[in-house]
Amino acid sequence: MNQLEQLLKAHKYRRTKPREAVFELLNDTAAPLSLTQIRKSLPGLERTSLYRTLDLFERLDVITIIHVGWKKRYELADPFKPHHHHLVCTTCQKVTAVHPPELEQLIAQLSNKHGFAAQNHHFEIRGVCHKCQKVKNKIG
Amino acid sequence: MNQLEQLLKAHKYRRTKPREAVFELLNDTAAPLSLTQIRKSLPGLERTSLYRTLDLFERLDVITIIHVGWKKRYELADPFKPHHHHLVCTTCQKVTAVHPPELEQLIAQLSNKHGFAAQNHHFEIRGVCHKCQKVKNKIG
DNA sequence: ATATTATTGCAAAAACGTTGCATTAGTTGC
DNA sequence: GCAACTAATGCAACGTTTTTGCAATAATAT
Repeated sequence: MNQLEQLLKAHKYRRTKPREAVFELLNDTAAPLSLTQIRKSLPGLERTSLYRTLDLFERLDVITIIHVGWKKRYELADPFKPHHHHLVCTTCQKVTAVHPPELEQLIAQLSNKHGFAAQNHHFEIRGVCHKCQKVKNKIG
Repeated sequence: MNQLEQLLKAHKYRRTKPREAVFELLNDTAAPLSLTQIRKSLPGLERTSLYRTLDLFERLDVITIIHVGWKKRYELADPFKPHHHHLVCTTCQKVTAVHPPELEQLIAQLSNKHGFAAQNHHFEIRGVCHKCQKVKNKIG
């Protein structure tokens, strides 16, 4: 019994093909996927089903929504993938995960200062990765 | 010659009414606006024009897009409004701007470590604001 | 002023996301 | 393993959002 199955059972939801498919896809993919990308990867899957699955996954905290290139993308959440943030290369679109402890400190600090009860957060840096900088130099 | 006019001229774009109107609206408004909100404030403006204007503004880095309650909102970007980040209340949808210097340090640090040339970044904390916490307590 | 051409406004189409309902397929208990 | 139960799916239809093509318009340069 895998992680997803456990979670579904615990909440009295059924283990179905769409749910397995979406979960496995996200699990097999390092980078967060957009809705369109998911749909391309799972052509058999009904539009409606995908929406409902993502909706359920969001409610169950199976996935988190992040914004790459200011667009929505989906990836597995905390218990399934360790909490992290992203460096997104604007040239090759590669996504590098980072997890700086300083950030968590900063969030605690800000929350405290503003009397804000933080629930979740997004942090992302966009720029040019090491590799693409080199390529650019060779060409230029 | 205002800021927008300068920028448009520099890129050989024309200064037009829709562009002026959208820019001024965003400039006059403290909080980030959704597309619907913009459309309500500018009833004369064609839907298509608005999309094209926002698209251009995004490409020119005149605006940035943030997500409130998983919906897109638009606000003026860095050179036009001072750089900042957001605390978004998931209860009342209020957006509070913050600008912690520690974050910039952290970005410099991460960029250095990963050989990453940072272009821009996005940071946002979602949670319950001070006010809404109080209200909740009164009700509960 | 006139010529040039980017930009707009409009119409139409495509894409997106939601809802209701009949059918299908997981699950439970025998 | 089968039958009964019912959640979940797939489909169709819908309203909304976003995109596209093109003729008319308006901003710029000469």
